[in-house]
Amino acid sequence: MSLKYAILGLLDEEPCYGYEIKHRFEETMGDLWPISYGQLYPTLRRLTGDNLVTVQVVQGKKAVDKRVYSITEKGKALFNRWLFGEDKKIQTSIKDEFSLSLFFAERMKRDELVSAIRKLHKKTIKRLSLLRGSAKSQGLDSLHYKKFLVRKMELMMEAEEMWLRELLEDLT
Amino acid sequence: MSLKYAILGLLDEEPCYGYEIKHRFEETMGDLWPISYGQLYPTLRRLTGDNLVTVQVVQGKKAVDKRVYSITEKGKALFNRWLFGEDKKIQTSIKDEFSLSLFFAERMKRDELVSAIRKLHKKTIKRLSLLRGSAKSQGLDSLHYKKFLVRKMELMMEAEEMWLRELLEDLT
DNA sequence: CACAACATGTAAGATGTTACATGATTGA
DNA sequence: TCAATCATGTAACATCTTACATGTTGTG
Repeated sequence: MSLKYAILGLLDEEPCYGYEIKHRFEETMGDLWPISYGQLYPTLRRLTGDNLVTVQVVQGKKAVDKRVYSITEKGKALFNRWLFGEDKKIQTSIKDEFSLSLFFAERMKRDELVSAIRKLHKKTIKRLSLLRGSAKSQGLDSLHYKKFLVRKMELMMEAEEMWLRELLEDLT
Repeated sequence: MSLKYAILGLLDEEPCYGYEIKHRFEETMGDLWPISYGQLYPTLRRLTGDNLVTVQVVQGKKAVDKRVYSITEKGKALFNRWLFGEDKKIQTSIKDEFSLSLFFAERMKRDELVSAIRKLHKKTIKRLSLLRGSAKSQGLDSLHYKKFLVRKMELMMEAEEMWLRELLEDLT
């Protein structure tokens, strides 16, 4: 599980509560890697049980309790073994509904297909421009590797957009 | 579950046994969407239980039994509802170990990072040339939408390669 | 004879989404 | 006052990978 390492890495910077972990991570990685609470909170529990992190319940401004997690020595050791460890894998598979439906597209009417593609294409262009806007507003200077993560998403979305454009050109 | 629709779609062309389903699908989709037997066979059982497909056990050449699956009317109806149905989603997230490790790359030594990237870059170039080779050898003519799936993989891998190249240029 | 390809599966666990459930605080 | 944001969680289910287990058939 990689989310585990995302959490450990963030806590290795400083103690955080769950909500904060999600937001710090997604600030940069949100487009590439969204985190749901349904996955986050159970994972934090498990990490606590495995003694990789500890919790401290803290009073919020008022009545709201926060569970602030800190990384343990065991957690640090595990994170470092992962970070400096064996070859990291890169994602290679692309499993999405639209691609699958294209596998069977000979059974669809051309105009239905074209209109579905047009819709997706518009959506992709919109997401791309949003991404470019938010990338600028993030204060990611040239010292930060994190800017490359935003750049990766941009390149991926550009490829997606180009692919949809090619499809449309070919079909019309 | 989308694998379900991949199976139903294939069986809607003609009856197949499990091994054959895997190979037919992966012939085109293998790079984008590999299927494991550990997922395939249980799924076929479930589809049978749901009366979306039927099985017939057939003697192979010799002692090897094949379980040949056929789609039912109920299965056809479900597949068509899916194929012609609501907006299909396109994959947007990219959750891989390497990208995550880049999130924490400030903690790594530059030369270690560079050598890790170089390794990945070489691997990517190799995969890309393999893909281009096999794309040619597949008899995918201009009538088949399936060629666009191969093209998509190519564009994705080109984007990946370009990204790694940018990273290397920036770091050296 | 060895190895690849053919053929089927199970078990365990990793990974992830969605819907539901609750309630306080802040700003327009 | 209404919506957004803050804050935590559970339950159900969907998806997928890896390792294990078994045996045959065809090819060099």
